[in-house]
Amino acid sequence: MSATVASRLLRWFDRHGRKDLPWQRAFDDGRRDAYRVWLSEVMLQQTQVATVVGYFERFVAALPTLRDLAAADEDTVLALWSGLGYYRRARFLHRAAQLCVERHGGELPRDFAALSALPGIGRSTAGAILAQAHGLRFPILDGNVKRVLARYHGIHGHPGESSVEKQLWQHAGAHTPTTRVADYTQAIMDLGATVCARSRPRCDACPLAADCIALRDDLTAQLPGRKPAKSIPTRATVMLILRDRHGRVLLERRGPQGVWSGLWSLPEATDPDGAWRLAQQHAQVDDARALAPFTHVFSHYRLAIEPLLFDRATPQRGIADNPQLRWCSAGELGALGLPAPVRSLLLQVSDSASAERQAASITVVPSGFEP
DNA sequence: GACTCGTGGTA
DNA sequence: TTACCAAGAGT
Repeated sequence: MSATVASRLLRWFDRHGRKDLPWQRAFDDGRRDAYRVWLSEVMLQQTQVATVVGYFERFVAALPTLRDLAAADEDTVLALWSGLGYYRRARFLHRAAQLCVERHGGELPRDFAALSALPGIGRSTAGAILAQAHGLRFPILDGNVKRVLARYHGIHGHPGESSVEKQLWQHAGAHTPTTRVADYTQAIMDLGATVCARSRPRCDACPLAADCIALRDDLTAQLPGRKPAKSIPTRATVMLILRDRHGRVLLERRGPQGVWSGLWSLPEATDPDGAWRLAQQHAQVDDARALAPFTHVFSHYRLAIEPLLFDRATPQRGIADNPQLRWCSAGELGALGLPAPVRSLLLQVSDSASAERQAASITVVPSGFEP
């Protein structure tokens, strides 16, 4: 008979677990900052550790406490989140921080019901915060844990299916120990991330190999079950880059519904004719240059983007009255939340523009004057 | 239960 | 190139 899952995982964790992630840093008394744990858990939703680390460091440097976050304006929060995706997480985080100030004395509540009532904190994230920050006995069930438990217990079916998820929650709760809960939680996630990986798991290094059903039955490649495949549609859009003679670009804040909500993006039209009409509403324009089209892939559809550059545009007067529109210099983009492909596109355009200016300046420098 | 919501890595 | 999916949650 093997030792319990928890004791084996904890022993493995002591030797091989990750203990130096930036959100694991503890106070002198061993407690962890619940704000940092919360922030990391939200950033890590559907996002890999390697991606999150840099964003996390930047975020806590700018907004070190929950009260700082609550007091920040939304543009600041979205700018810090820009590139991470799932921007609703950032808006929920911001709103939840404000709720904590209003209702919970500026701190995250320590009971499960109040915690999971906050926007953006579901069952697993609430459990993770209570376990990691306060050592309370609550299970978690993220992608790593689902994979470990589906294999260990030989559970078939896609984890998104409710009957499967129900079984997994049951096992997760049963395995969670009464002591060292924070380490255990980290241990089972680390095992899933580093040993019980999606492809080519390292079963020879796994502390649960002795009685793992998937290993016994040679099912590690089949479990957990795959999501039923579904084809995703392609949508098309024309993005307008209206640039004035100072190099400033017109940005428009997107509405509260739909993708990229609340982010600053480019005006869009469905076709080139519409693009011209829209451009003329915002500026006096003479020529347009079609830039290289590209496709941005979302989880549920593909977006074919045709960028259209209107250079030397003269802004219409009156636009300053609309808070959802602004002409931005390249330097101002850093303080705003922009969708990743838009930031990338504007960077390219800005780079090529400065390259052209440089090339132009080189031609007018008389020979013999170079440094 | 189905759908929405980003982005980057990987096989 | 395509498809899957990673520390999920809300509607």
